[in-house]
Amino acid sequence: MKIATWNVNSIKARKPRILDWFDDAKPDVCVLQEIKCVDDAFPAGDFEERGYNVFVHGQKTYNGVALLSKHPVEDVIRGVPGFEDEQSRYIQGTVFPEDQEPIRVGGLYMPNGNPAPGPKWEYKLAFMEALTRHMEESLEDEDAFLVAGDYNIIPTAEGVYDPIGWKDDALFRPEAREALRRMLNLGLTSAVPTLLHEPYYTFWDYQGGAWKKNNGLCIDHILMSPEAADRLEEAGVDADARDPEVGNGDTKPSDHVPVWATFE
DNA sequence: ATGGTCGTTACACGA
Repeated sequence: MKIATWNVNSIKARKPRILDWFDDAKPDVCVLQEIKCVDDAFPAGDFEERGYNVFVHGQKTYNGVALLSKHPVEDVIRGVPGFEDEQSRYIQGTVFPEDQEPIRVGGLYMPNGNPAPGPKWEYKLAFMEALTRHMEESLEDEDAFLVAGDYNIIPTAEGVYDPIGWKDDALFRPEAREALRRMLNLGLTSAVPTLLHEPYYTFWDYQGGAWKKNNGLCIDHILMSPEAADRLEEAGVDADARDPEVGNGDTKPSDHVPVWATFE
C-alpha cells in the first residue's frame, strides 16, 4: 500500500499536473496540502473517477488539506484535536485496506512561522505543541499511525542548501528543530531517511532559480508509529515533479514534490 | 546588462 503526501500550492492551478502524477504514481492514499479552496470547490469528481474516496478540510485562498483514499476511510478528523484553529491545516482518517491491517493517516500543513519572532511564530509554536500532544495520545493506542505532510521544519543542516543563511528562519530555528525531535523522541520514525541514506530535498523556492541551482529544503516528512514503521517497505521523493521541463508544460510545477512510502 | 516567483485576490499578502 502506497501512501503519499504533496503540498500542491493550489489544486486549481495545479490540477493537470496532479492528475498526471496520480495516473503515474497510483498512490493508494494521498494527503494534499495548500489546496487553497473551500470544500465545495475541490474537484472531487476527478479523483472519484480514479477510484478515490475524497475528504476535504478546505479554506479559501490559504491553506486547506485533503485526504484521498482508494480504500474505505472511517473516523475522519478535521483539525488537530484539542486545538482551536481557524486555519485548515490537518485532516486524519483511518484507512481500511481490503487485505492489510488498517492504518491511521494524518495529513499536515504546519504553519510557516515567519517572521520570527512575532505572532506567526507564536502560532507555529502552539501548533507544534498541539500536534505533538495529539501524536503522543495517538501512540498510546499502539497501532499503525502516521502523519504525512508539509512540516515546515528542516530537521538538520543536511536538509538545507545554506544552513548558516537559514539559521534564524522559522523553518530552521532551534525551537522548530527541537519540536521535530520531540515528535521523533515519542517513538515516531521518519520514513524516507530510514531507507534513503543520503541528503534529499522536497522543496525548491520559485525565486532565484532555486531548482536549477538545487537550492532546496527538506521540509515534507512522513512520521510513522512503531507499528507502521514495522510495515515499511519502500520510501522516496518524486523530485521530477518540481522540474518545469518534465510533464505537463501548460501547468507550472508546485514548489514542493510528492513524498511517499509503501507498507505491507 | 536585463530581469530575475507564484497563486489568489483585488490594487496586497502569504509562502
